[in-house]
Amino acid sequence: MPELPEVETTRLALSPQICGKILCKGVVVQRSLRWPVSAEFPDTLIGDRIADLDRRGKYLLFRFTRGTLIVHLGMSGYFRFVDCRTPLENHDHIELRFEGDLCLRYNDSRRFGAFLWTTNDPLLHPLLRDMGPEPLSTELTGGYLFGRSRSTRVSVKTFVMDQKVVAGVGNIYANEALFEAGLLPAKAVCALDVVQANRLADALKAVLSRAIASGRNSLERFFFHRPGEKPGYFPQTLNVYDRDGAPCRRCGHPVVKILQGGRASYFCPQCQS
DNA sequence: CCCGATTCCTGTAGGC
DNA sequence: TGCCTACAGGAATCGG
Repeated sequence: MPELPEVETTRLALSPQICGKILCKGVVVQRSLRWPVSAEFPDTLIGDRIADLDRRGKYLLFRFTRGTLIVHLGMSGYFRFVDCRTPLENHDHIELRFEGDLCLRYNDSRRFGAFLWTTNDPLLHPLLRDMGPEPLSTELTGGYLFGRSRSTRVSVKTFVMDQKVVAGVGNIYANEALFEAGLLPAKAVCALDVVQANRLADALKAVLSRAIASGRNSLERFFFHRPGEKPGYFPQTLNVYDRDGAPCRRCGHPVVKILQGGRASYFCPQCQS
């Protein structure tokens, strides 16, 4: 469930700790993630310095001097800093040790995450190449969404979750943005007019920036991690997601849950149309 | 080409 | 209490 805000929160927490540091050691406990962890990891990276930590959609880009480690958290992946002597916990798959006894661990119970090494421009990697614009950039406008939605018959929910349309939106923020835009998830996206496309763009930006702001407040969890807590997964108030049967926060009508392509959608039938 | 269904995995929740 | 099944979700890939 890490979507753009959770990944951005992770980036904000890791960046000041690891940027400029040299990787001294890498440990792989489990190579079988979504795809096998790149064979170059860790040997090729040892002794190399991290210049920058970037994000593209839901991907983290650890930019080393000699190449880039592309990381996806999948559904259950998270990083945490630990004392080097801390014994490995269940589902701790990868460890990155930096100069100054800094030990970063990757834990991922469902193993949908990815650790891929590339020496080319990571943005040209097949996984990132066709990704749509960053939702918080000026590239994402109502006009852009309107244009992209003319020639497809998919629902507006499927549309906003398509990484080729917009980068970084997952099920939770798709539901929240559609509520904010007053649009039913099952509505055909080609039926939107320009005004509705504008509302959708504004709602996506608002929902995601609010979540990032809320994530900033939980950054300390990376450094004072309590067992059972997943750093980067922060509490926040959601309007519809996982609230089926509960009263709509705006009008009181019970929130409805439907299945779209085997995935849960939540909406208020009175506030969305 | 387009799009819905299937697939990977395991923790959690619900039913009996 | 305990076992068993269903379900959750990101996104590549399959298949109609």
